[in-house]
Amino acid sequence: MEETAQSRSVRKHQAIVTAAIEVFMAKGYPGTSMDDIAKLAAVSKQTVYKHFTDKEKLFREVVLATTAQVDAMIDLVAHIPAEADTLEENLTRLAHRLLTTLTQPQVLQLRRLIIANADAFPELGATWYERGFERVLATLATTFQRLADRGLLRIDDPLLAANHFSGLLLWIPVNQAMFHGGPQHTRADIDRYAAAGVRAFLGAYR
Amino acid sequence: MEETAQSRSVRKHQAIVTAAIEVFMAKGYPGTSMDDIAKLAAVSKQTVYKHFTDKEKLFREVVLATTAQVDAMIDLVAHIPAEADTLEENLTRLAHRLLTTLTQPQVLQLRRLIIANADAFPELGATWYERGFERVLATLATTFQRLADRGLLRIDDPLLAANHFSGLLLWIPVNQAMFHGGPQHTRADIDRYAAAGVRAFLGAYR
DNA sequence: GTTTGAGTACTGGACAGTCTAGTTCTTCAG
DNA sequence: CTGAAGAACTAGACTGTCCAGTACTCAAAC
Repeated sequence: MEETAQSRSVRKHQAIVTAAIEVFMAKGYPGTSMDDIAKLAAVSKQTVYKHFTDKEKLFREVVLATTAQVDAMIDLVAHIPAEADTLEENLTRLAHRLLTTLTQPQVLQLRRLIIANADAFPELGATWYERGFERVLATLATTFQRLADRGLLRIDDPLLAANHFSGLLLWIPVNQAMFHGGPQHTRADIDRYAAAGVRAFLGAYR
Repeated sequence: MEETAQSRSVRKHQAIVTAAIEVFMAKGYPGTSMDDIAKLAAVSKQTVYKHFTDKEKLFREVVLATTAQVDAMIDLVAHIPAEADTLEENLTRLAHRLLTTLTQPQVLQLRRLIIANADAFPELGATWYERGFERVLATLATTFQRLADRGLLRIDDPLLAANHFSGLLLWIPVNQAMFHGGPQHTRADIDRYAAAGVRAFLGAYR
């Protein structure tokens, strides 16, 4: 019939992974039962255990798999068309993209999931921080370095500047989201955060 | 014997609260059993249930009780001896206090505990955010407003400025702490964060 | 002597992980 | 293309453990 490029086993594996992320994000690690995952994946519990030796391994694998999505975000902050007169506009656009991406409910939920279990899975938190967080910051830093080279910004420590940039933008909305279940930021909120953050950043670094 | 100003009942109550915070912070809400708490409080489980109808109620009460400690931090940011020539120095001192307080392991652990259970206890996260977070920011905002009135800072929106100030200072270390089990910030780190954050802030708001 | 709590056993439910018996998919030889 | 061997999968029962919450008995405090 259709071109099922993947074997049954691979398909099931995928189904389990997809279901597992969803349930873990919705109910947390302790709140999730293997039966839940099997049910949502439309797979028998036995199959889950065939693919993943136990719940911990499943969790680790599933969470680490999400770091792959960070690549997309890196592209987001890697390039910025930097003409002098439109610097503020360009930075605002960049800020907007960053904010929109990072305030998506999925992203926030994932963040909560990792933080909540950072005690039980320390290496998971550390790895995700490196592979997700620091990689984006490093890329943002090189972008700023490039702007500094052209004389558009005055920057000693580009990584610090990247940290300040994201701190100015994200501290408010991310904190709010961490503590509230999910208060939905409106587009207008994001506009304000982006504009205000960029204005402060330019005040400090131009 | 001694002047037990408090009845036995009150003492037990206190013992339970103290023990509960400790265990909850160490092992998280689901990881904590009522037996653990009773044992640490040197109290029978029955007594725990006499004072708190169930585990959820105990958790709520114990977490909300911690907001009282925020009062101390508010004093920290309420006053700043603002002479023009030492503004940077004073702000740096303020930043230092803020950083030192908020990067204490207990504070971070409490933060994690609340975030981790914000789904299960939404009103708890919201309340803690208001009573803890926003109150400090509001106080910081009025402090900045006062500085602006004296012409020492140029500020449209004092609350936004307070948010930016804390974002510049705390984004890096708090994030790091949230993801890593507890990486201990050295005094030198804190010095750097404070100095760099204040420099950026003054660039933006003076 | 009555209230309060300690100690401890118990109930009932949830859940990780295993086991079994039967079913479907895949593959590869003929 | 056919069909048998074997792998992967299903369904559901089962074990052992953990834990919230209750019940009951006995000692201490007031």
